[in-house]
Amino acid sequence: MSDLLNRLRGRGWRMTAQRRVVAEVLDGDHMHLTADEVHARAAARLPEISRATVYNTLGELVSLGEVLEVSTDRRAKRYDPNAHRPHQHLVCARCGAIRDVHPAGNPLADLPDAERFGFTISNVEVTYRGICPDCAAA
Amino acid sequence: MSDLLNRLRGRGWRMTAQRRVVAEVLDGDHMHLTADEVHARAAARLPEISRATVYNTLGELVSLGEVLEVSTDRRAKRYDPNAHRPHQHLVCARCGAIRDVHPAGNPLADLPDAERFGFTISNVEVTYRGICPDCAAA
DNA sequence: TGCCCGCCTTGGACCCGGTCCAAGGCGGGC
DNA sequence: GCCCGCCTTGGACCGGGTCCAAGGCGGGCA
Repeated sequence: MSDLLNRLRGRGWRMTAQRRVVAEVLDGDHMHLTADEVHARAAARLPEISRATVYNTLGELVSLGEVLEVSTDRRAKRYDPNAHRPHQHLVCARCGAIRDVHPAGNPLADLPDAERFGFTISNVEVTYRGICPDCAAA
Repeated sequence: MSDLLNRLRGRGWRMTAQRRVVAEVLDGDHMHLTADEVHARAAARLPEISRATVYNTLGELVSLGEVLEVSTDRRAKRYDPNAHRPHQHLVCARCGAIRDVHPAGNPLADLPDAERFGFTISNVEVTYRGICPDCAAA
């Protein structure tokens, strides 16, 4: 039993085959899957699982803080199971590959008070865009 | 005649009533409008302008570098006429208000070589999220 | 000034990711 | 082992955006 499933159970999550499969798909080493990709992988193990359930479950995992929603493009949202170590994203502009990165310093510190306009800032997202080595070679 | 229209003409843009109106809407002090909002404002001056033309024109302005596409949420793209001074965005998580901000330093410099994975990085987008003073007061 | 080429505009169909809903299923506390 | 109420299902629906074929019109040229 994985840590993730234990944590969820500990939070009073009613365990069902569908939820287990979705959580296990994310808990694997697959990074930044779309909802449809999660659905496809889940369906490989539990063929009758519905799209709606995958969406519901992903939404719950996000609001429980176990998974992050990432929108690096305007296409499908992606789900990032690496929710427990703060990080940013590096995206290939050509093939869409995504890597987690860990910039030095705190980007919040770079925003002067005069540029905060009285906002209470709680979060900073940084997306680095460029060309990955594979696309550069091709 | 605005600078923007002059620049566009100088680049060989065929001038039409529709394009002029879209460019003028963006060139006003209205910031970060959605395509539909641009369409609404344009239609106030040129009632028969179509949605497709607004989308086409916005896309051209973006690829000419005169306007930036901003995706701070997963709803509609927004169009930012402030394309000539580099900046980032501060977004209210509650009401969606967007402000341009100018962080100190260069966020690219914060990404160590070891975290670049061989990518050729060309661009960094930073989105600060928080609560604006109006929403905090309410 | 007037013609004509070819770029521009139009409305409507279509696409895609995502959300919503009512009905039935089933987890798990007792 | 029962039963309550949460969970799942499939299909309709939504909203932003894109595509397309047909007709309009800008503007270079004579």
